[in-house]
Order: sequence, then structure tokens, then C-alpha cells
Amino acid sequence: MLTSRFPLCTIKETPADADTASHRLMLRAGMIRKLAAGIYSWLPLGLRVLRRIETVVREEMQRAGATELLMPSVQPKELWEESGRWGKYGHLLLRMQDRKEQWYCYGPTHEEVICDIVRNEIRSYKQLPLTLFQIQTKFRDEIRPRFGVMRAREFVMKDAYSFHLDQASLDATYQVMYDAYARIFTRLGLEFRAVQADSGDIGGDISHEFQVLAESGEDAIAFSEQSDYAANVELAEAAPPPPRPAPAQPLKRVATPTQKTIAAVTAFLGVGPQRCVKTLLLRIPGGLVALCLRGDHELNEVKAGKLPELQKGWTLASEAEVLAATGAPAGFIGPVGLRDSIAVIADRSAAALADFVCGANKDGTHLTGANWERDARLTRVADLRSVVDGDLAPDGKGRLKIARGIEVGHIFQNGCKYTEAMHVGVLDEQGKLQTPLTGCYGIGVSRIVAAAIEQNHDERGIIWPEPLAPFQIALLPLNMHKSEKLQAAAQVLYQELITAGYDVLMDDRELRPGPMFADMELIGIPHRLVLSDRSLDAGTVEYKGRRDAQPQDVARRDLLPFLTARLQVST
RNA sequence: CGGGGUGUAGCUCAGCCUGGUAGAGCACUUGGUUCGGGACCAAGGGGCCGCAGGUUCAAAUCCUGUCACCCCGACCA
Repeated sequence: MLTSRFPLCTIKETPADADTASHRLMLRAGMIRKLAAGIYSWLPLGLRVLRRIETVVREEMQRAGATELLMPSVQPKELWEESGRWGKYGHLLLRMQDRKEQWYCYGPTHEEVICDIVRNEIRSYKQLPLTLFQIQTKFRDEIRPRFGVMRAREFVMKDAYSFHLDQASLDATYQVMYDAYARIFTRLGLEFRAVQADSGDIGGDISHEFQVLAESGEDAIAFSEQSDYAANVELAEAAPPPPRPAPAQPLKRVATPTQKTIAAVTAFLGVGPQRCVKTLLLRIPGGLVALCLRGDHELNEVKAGKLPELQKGWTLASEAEVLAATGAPAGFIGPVGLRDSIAVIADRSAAALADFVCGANKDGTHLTGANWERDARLTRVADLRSVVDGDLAPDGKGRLKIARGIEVGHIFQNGCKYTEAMHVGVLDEQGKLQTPLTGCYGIGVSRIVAAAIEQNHDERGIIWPEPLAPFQIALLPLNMHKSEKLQAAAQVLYQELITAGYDVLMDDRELRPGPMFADMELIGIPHRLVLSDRSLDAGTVEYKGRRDAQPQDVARRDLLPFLTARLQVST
């Protein structure tokens, strides 16, 4: 490809509203342009990268036994009413009407459509197990899109769905997909981790996320350095605490006139936050619930949301509700002496404390030497907190570290959630109608582009992992317009490289060398060849890898073998 | 949805407070010089000052409304 025929669209200045490295570099390199909030055009350069990822994903999906199809991006309301998600999916669903005023949505995911296809086309157990996938543009009307294509509203996703007669078959395919995902992200040259995950609204029991490790990631993941344990912090557990010691101190009331926060109370009383119990009062339909946590721990809302008491929704109690229920303002409430109608659910770590400090349910007062059972009613113990760095791993092997990641893949076992709702049935060997089990497997194709850049860039621009690079080789003939000799030599080399099977971008613009170098480094081409009258006279070509500190001269006649040793021929 | 902010040339922004012929840098076009790390000189093209109302002799500037976008939060296979 010649730069004169390939619009590079690079920009020198940093766009004002780009906050992360990948967003900034994708705009500067001319890969994407914003059309509206969370909606981007893919310019030619960006599209080449996107296609490279799609190719790897497609190859690995096929190798894993999945078959490609393509479903519509626009889906009728009726299908979503069958699954019950027209209402449940909420504002994420972009709804629209056609000329007949029929309602549709722009598909945020395709469980409904795939179930409709399978129930119409698949009749017999002989056709199962079946795994279908597509690479499609989806739309989720995120409340706050940000970071460019990392959290866009419109995005490209690979989604696969598998159908099974029994759990063993689902387990087997799930494992095949898990392995395929690991191979995909490895092939793409990304540093990633597979972690146990919450299955969220998709539903189901078993679920893993594939997280690309990056400081700017929106997810926190916990993993043990001495075992395989790795989980999203939404879900991660610590090993249970040791059993509660017996009470040793008497319950004592202390005046804490202005100490409303854990930090203030601990400083005032000279005890660590891990000796305190903080109490959160939640409003649920028809009542209140108290959740108790150790002072140094945070409530994990995903875990709390699974409590039976909170199934019908919850919010934090208002200041007025707290006062009415406990007689004290927030900051002074505690589990001791709460009225009987309020269930007291303590996190395992809080429940393991003896002689703790907590609010006295009286303005300006705390208690010391408080103890469960003796002083405070305990309805139930549950795992309610988020793990923190240094917690013991749940398998007892090693301590947990917390890192940040970008979720690029997510696999689920859904059981019969969708097939049941959508009335998918297949006849088994006995001629009996069975509801198949399903798995679903997503990869954020466009998000991977951003994730790869987050992991691979420097102050000059992007540094593409080889398999993602829009071009393999940048060929820069310097000041070619002034030298016919150089023009001829460049043309010959360009043709040679193409014939050898390389993906080459030759810069034939009448630019000074500086801007040429800068552009190629910005767009991250992994290998650079420079031709000049000087090198022509010396019979050499200058080579520099994108990560190399210094260029090197290679004899012209040795160039092809030199490249063969360094890079793969593209297909 | 709550809070904050911004809409002026392709991009980054000044001008607005205190109303009076719309600006700079970068980018673009042409000519010249230069040219192995984002050159220089000269000449040029480019604007419904987000949109709609209002006040005024006169509005980018003041007032009202509206739309879009950005940031923080809630939200998020």
C-alpha cells in the first residue's frame, strides 16, 4: 500500500476530550473518529486492525468447532417480551419504531434471536451439541460512554452460543471455549488473565472473564500469586476468618461527640479500624436491614445483592430513616440494641470480632467491648465485603493481589434460562421433548483494539503486537521525489517485499523525513525500512524495529533473509 | 437522572465581563528556499460564533428556551 493512496489521517495535536492513552492514540493515529457520544467511525487504518482481530477470532472459533452465522442488528420487541427482557434490560436497550409504529431494538446481544433460530431449525438431539457464532455490531445505550472504543455504545462483538442436551456436554464445550479464548488472547500478544466472574444479568452459575491487564482498566481483579485462584473483585472471596474469640471486655459507653467516621473514631479511641464494626442501614420494600462490616472493609454490592432480603431491590436508608429507626444520626449507629424488626447481617470478618467498637445508636456515643450474641443480636453471617490486597486466598494458598483489567471476553453457562423462556425444545433419543442447556461466549472485538494499545505504547505512539499491526513493514524512501535512482530502487524493493508476502506501507508522500518517521511510529508499524541515496550508494537498507533503540544497516542483498528471520509472512 | 463545564475556521483555543466590520496557532492550497527526526519566507482559501426566540439603532457578546458534547457520581453481558 502507498501512503498517497491510503489516507493516514494522523494528527499532531492531542484532541481535547481524550483521557486515556489508547483513546488519544487511536484518534491521533487516525484509526477512529467520533460521530456522536460513544459512536465511532473506523477509518481505514483502524479497520485494518479490527479485521486482523476478527480473523484470529474467527479462525479460533472455527477450530473450536463453532459455526459462523450472522443475525440481524435490529430485533423486534415481541422476541424480547418472550424472554422478559424488553422491560428488564432497561435503558441499555435502544428502542425504535418503524413506519407502522412497531417497536424494535438495536440488538445489545442475541440470546433471543439465536433461540428463535434454534427452536425453528433444530429438532433432534442428533444435531446437538451445536455452537454458533457471529461477529456483529451491537448497541448498548450506556449511561456514560467513555475512553473511546473501550466503553462505546456501538461496538463490535463476537458472540457465540452453544446448545446441549446435558450438563456434561455443556461443561465440555465451555472448556473448549475457555481454551479457545486463551489461545486467541495469546495469539493477539496480550497479557491477560482468566478470572471467575459474576454472571450479572445474563444469568447462570459458572462464568469467567478474560481480563487484559492494564492500569486504566475499569475492573478490579484479585488473584493469588501462589495458586490458580483469580476472580473479579465483584466476586472474589477471602479465606474465612478464624473463629471468634470469647468476650473479654465489658460493654462500655464512650462519648464521641464529633467522631462520625471510622477514621475519626479510631483516631479518637486509639484503636485500629479492624477492631470496629460499621453498620449500613438499607431500605428494602417493607422494611430495613442492617449490614455490618469491619471498619477497614467495604461493602461488596454484588455479593450483598444476592442476599435473600435484598432480592426485591434496595437503597441506602436516608438520613431521616436512619434517625427514625435507631434514634441516632448516621455515624453513630451499631448492631447493639437495634429494634427486632431489623435483620442484622454481618460480614464474616465483622462476625469474627470480639470486644469491638461500634456506634451506640445514640448521638455522639460509641460502644467499646461490644460482643456478638452477648450484646448484639446476629441474624446471619454472610460474605459481604470486597477483598483487599493481602487477604488470604480462599484456597488457603498465598495472599491475594489486586490488579486492574479490561474485560475483553466473558463466557457463561446459562442453563435453561433462555431456552425455557423462549420455548426451545429438542427431541431426545426417547422422542421426548427436552429443553437444551446453553452457554454464551462473548469477545469485545473493538475493545481489544483499545486494550492492546493500553498495553503496548510509548511516548511516540502505538507499538502493535505483530498479529494486530495494520501493516508489517513501513518502507520509507527519503526525499524520493528528488532522486530518480531512489524512486526506481524503492519501487523494486516495494515489489520484492510484496512478492515475498509482506504487508508493506510505502511512504511516497513528498514529506521531509521527520514527519515520515513520526507518522510511522505513531501508527505503530512494527518494522521500518529506510532507503536513501546514501544507503543506496552504500548498498544497504536501514532496518529498525519499533521497540529498538538504534537502527541497523543491512546489506541490500541480505535483506530478504534478514526479514525472514524476523517476521512472519502475512496471509 | 443529580452536580459541574463547554459549544467561535478541519484541530487547539482567544474574543463575551464592559454590545459597534470575527481573530491567533496548527492544518490546507500555490510559489520559492530547505530537507536523515514534526523547517522557513511570501501569497491565499476557509465561519449561519450550536439552534430558536427576545432586548437593542446595533448581539459571538445581554436575556429566555432548546439541543449537543465533555467531566464527576449513580449505572454497566
